[in-house]
Formats: sequence, C-alpha cells, structure tokens
Amino acid sequence: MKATIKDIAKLAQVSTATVSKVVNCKDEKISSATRERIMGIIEELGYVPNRIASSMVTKRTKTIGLIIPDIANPFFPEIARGAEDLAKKKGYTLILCNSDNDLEKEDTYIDMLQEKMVDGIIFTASSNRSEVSLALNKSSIPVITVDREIDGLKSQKIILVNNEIDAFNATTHMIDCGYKKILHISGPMASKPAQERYKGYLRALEEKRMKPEDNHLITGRYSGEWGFDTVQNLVLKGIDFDGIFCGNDLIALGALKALHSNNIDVPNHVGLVGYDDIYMSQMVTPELTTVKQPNYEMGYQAAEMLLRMIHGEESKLNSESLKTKLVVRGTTRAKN
Amino acid sequence: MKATIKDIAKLAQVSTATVSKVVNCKDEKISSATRERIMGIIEELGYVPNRIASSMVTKRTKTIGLIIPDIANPFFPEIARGAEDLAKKKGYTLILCNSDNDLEKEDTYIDMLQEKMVDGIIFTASSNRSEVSLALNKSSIPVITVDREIDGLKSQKIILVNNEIDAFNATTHMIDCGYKKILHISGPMASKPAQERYKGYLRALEEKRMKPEDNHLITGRYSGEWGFDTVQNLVLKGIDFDGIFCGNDLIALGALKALHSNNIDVPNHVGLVGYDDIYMSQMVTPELTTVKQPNYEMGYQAAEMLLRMIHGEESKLNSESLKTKLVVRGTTRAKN
DNA sequence: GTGAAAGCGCTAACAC
DNA sequence: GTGTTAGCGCTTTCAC
Repeated sequence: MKATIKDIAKLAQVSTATVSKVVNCKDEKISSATRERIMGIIEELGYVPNRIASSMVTKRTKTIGLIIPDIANPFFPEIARGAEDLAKKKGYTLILCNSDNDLEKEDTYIDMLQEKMVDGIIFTASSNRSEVSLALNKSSIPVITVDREIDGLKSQKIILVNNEIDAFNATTHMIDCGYKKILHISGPMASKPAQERYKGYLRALEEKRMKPEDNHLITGRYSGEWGFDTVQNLVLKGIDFDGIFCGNDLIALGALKALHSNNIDVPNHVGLVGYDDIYMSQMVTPELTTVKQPNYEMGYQAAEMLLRMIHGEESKLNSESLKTKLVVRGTTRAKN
Repeated sequence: MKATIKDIAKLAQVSTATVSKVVNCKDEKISSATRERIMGIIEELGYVPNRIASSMVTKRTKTIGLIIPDIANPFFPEIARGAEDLAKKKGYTLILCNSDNDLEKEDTYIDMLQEKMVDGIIFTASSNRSEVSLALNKSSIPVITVDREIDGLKSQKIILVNNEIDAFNATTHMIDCGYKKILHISGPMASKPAQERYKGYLRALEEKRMKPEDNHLITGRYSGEWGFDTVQNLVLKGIDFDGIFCGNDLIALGALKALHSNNIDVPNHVGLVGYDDIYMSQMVTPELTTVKQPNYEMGYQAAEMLLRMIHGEESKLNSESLKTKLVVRGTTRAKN
C-alpha cells in the first residue's frame, strides 16, 4: 500500500496540513526541526504525493494537451519537442494526440483532454476544420493554435509564420537563378498555409512579369511518394519545366529522387525548392534549398504563450509571427 | 462555472449515483426514461465528467507514460505513434517524455509520472542506465521496456528485436554481394543493441572466414553528421574499404552523402547497409539497403502488453521478440 | 508554527 | 430502479 500524506503526518506526529506545506515548499513558517523530521520520513517511506488528489482541490493538473496530425510526419516531432521542453521546464507534462487530420478524432481528443482537465491545449488543427467543436468553445480552456488558425474559436492565440512572404521569397529566388518555367507541387489546398504559399508563388511570378505555366499548380499530399509520382508523371508526359517550388520538403525530396532517376541534373537543368527544412533536407545530394520553418521554436513558443494564458498573464498579442528564412543550398543554381 | 454530476442530478431529479451510472454506461438497471432525461440534461449543459475525480476513487487514470530519448530523432516517432494508437483505441491517453538519454531527466520523469498516477510506463531507457531508479522498483507500477532491457528492474516486460541475428544477416548479405573490406560505423557502444549488432557483424565475418580490417569499428553517435564526418575522414586518410555496415539509417544516410561528395560510386565501389528503415531511407538515390525494424509495431505491442499488465492479465511471456527483415535496395550491388 | 475541518467531483457498496 | 453515504488524498482557511 502506497504511503499517503496521512501516514507521513501520523509518523511525524504533525497534521496533514503541515506535511502538505513542506511537500509544496510553502514552509516559510515551519520550524526547520519539523521540516527535517517530515522530510526524513518522506524519504524513508518513499512517499510520492498524489497529484491527482491535489488537482482535485487546486483545479490545476499541470498537464497540457498537444494535438497534431501525426507525430510520424517529420514536420511535427520538432514542434512536439519544443513544446515538451518548455512544458517540462515549467513542471508541466504533455499529452500527445495524433489526429490524422480527422475531425472526428480531433473531437474525441478534445473531449478526452477536457475530461482529464488539462490546463490548456496546443492545437495544430486539421486543415479542413472550419468550425470548432462547440465543446471547446463553451469551456473556456486556453488554446494555442500553431501554424493555422481556426475560425470562430474564442480564447485562441496563434503562432504563425508568414507563408505568403516566404513563398514569395523562395519563388523570387528561383526566378533570380534563371529558372523560367516554375511549377508548384503542393499538398492539399484546403489549408491556409497551402493557400498562402500558392499566393506568394503567384505574386512572385507576377512581379517579375512571368506568366504562370499552364497547369502550374499540382495539388496532392504532403508526402515523398506524392512528390516522386508527380514528377515521374511530368517527365513521362514530356511536360516542359525547369523549376519546382514544393509545398514541403517531403514533396521536394520525392521530386529530387524522381529527377535523379530520370537523370535530370539538379540544379543545372531543374531547380528545386522545398519548405520546412526538415533534418533530412541536408542529408541528400545535392542538399535541398528550402524555407526554414522554426519548428522547434514554434512548439516552444506555443507552450510558453499557453502557460502565460493559463496563468492569466494577459498579453496584448493575440498572435506571434516567427521568422523563417530561405536557406539556399544545392538544389538551386547560383544566380547569374 | 462548470457543471458537475450534482448539477445534473439535481436537474434530473435523481441521485448522483444514477447519473454516474448512465455516464459510465453501467446503466443496465436504469429505466430508459430516466436515462434519456439525464442524457438530455448532460447534452444541454455540455457536461464533461471530471476524470480526475473519478480517478481518485477508481485508482485508475487511464494514462500511460512514454519515456524515449528524443522524439525528434526519426527512430522514435513511429514507436510513439504505435503506442499512442493502441492507447487511444483502449481509451488511454499518453504522456510524452524526452529523456535525452540523461539519467537525471529520466528520474525526474519517472517521479512526475508516478505523481500523476499513470497506470504504466513504456520505457526506452538510456543506453547507459545500469541501475534502476529505486522509486520505480519500489512502486509496483507496470513497466514495459522497448528495445533494451534494464538490469534489476522488476515488474518489467520487454519488447525486443534480435539485433545480433539481424546484424549477422545484414553483414552476410554484404559479403555475399562481394564486398571484402567492410567497416562498422556504430553509435555509442554503451547500449545493448549496439553491442549486439557489433557481435552479429563479427560473427558474419568469422563464419565467412574473413578477418576484420584494422580499425573496422568506429563508434560515435547515431546521427547523420557523424556518418558524414566519419566517411569524409576515412576517405581523406586514404583508408581502404568497400563496404560499410552502419549502426542506423541516419549514419548510413550521412555516409552516403559523404560518398557522393567524393564521387565514390554506391553500390559499385562501396556497399552500404543501414539499420531501422526510417522513412527517408527510400527517399535517397540510390535507396538504402537496411534492416527494417518494426518500430510502429514495437510501440503498439508495447502498449498492448502494458495494458494487459495493467489489467492483471498474466501472460507467461516476459518478453516478446518482433521480426525484423533485411530490405535489399540500391546501396548494395547484386549478388554475383 | 501548527492543527481542525471542510470539501474538490466522483464511485461503489449497500439499502430500500 | 434508484438513493444514501462514506470516502479517495489532498489543500486551504482560519483558529489557536
């Protein structure tokens, strides 16, 4: 049988109140004699306080929920790691939820998290979520959304990167490198980031007075296979292009593989730019030119903002925009 | 103010016991009239049961802890995903902990998890952990270790793969392909898996009556940079080799990059075999020959075993060994 | 400095 | 079928 605060109290010949105080370091007014006696007994019995019980009375679980589409997708582990690091630092614990971009799963998780009385939620919502689970809106549980916002969600703060500008810069870079026929292979267009990247891409072409190719936009999934298959297809059909701006690195890596297997020279014949700067983008030859998303920071800051909300520290900002940057590596040729 | 079971009871003119029964679907003996009345009110008020409170009395939190070195390392997300999937399926929730292979952090997490009364822990322990946190051993909390075992930990079950045999097979394959001077670039040798892989590698050489090269074993970290730097060094020093068996895919991918950047033909001049079969191993050219670890299954099965332990279903097995297989792809040449 | 006591929201006997 | 009641282990106010 596990020791409880009562056992400690009895053995130390004090009240549970006193034990509680020393356990929680609210022991300014406890004589060091009793403090030490209590500590000794705690040590001896291997007493572990039951935070569930204390949560009952404090209404705080020191737990936050993280809902992401899929931890196995290389985009998310860094976000999770950032969030977990900050959480741990502050004595919080993080519950991991994989939603697969599935509205129903998201709702299930939101319920579970609320039932477990998490103090807040970090949410990278499904791309196709338009309206919010009513449950989430009724409860006034603090929510931070990362990378995309949810229409109609109150008590929401947002961590964003400026996808439009980044895509604009990336595309402009490609044009400056002399690529003339640049396609955009994207993930699903339902998500805001995807839409904004596309907008930035178009604006770059426009400002350079370049007309987009016919069928310049190819939308699918955020996976390597999708990038590979798409480019294989393009080559097979004899479509003429000399540059690809990809919706993310996975797509770009798949594209690179297809280009290689067709003996198309990257970057001389075709230029390639990805998005995210996942770890692997430096592990291929040539290394991938890409837009670096500060994923770890996004997670870390999201958690930081969330804890501020939880502690009721009002900040004026309802959103925070993090800096990305274009990392020029080997899949685009030198500017001429 | 959030609704409680009392509010529901009052409005429905029943006792809290009755409400509790319908909330928990133990409502065989509740008339459908009252059931529906209660359900209606629950709906109306948006009542969310407080699992913290119920945990107090049931002694079950329906939460499990997952301690891994680092979710940002591509080896672990799949394990986490597998574990989370099973957990979710059974109505459990998963707390993510990144230990960085740091004993102190591991201990902190173990404490936190115990305080939060998790029902069990899935543990991929630090490679250099020799003795167990006493806390963990005193408490009789169920623990599953994945991929490595912890000496002296009671109430432990293990999910393993047979590293020795896999490494043996991989190395034998390389020899059969005609590679003569095969080096082994490994991670830190402190961990059991690393030791066993090395053993398997040696045994393969031995059975083929091949003497290991001088300095055939190079140990470092499980990272792409380490693989890259090591091979760069090898080439720089003019070391003669025609095959590398790598401790994991990250190392192999780094090695591949170094080989490419030195214009060394893979697989014709040098053969390369990795370990793990991470997603990226198929996204490079040529695709990586590697030992496929069933990571997702490891996580899934670990969670499954853990829940069985939690529910007191005794199984005779104290460990489960999962099947791996050698996936022959492009970084080893055809057998002659 | 320390203790008594109320109560957090729920479940599970057992009574009716 | 439904209600009564006694806690689960802890924190906190207020009294001493």
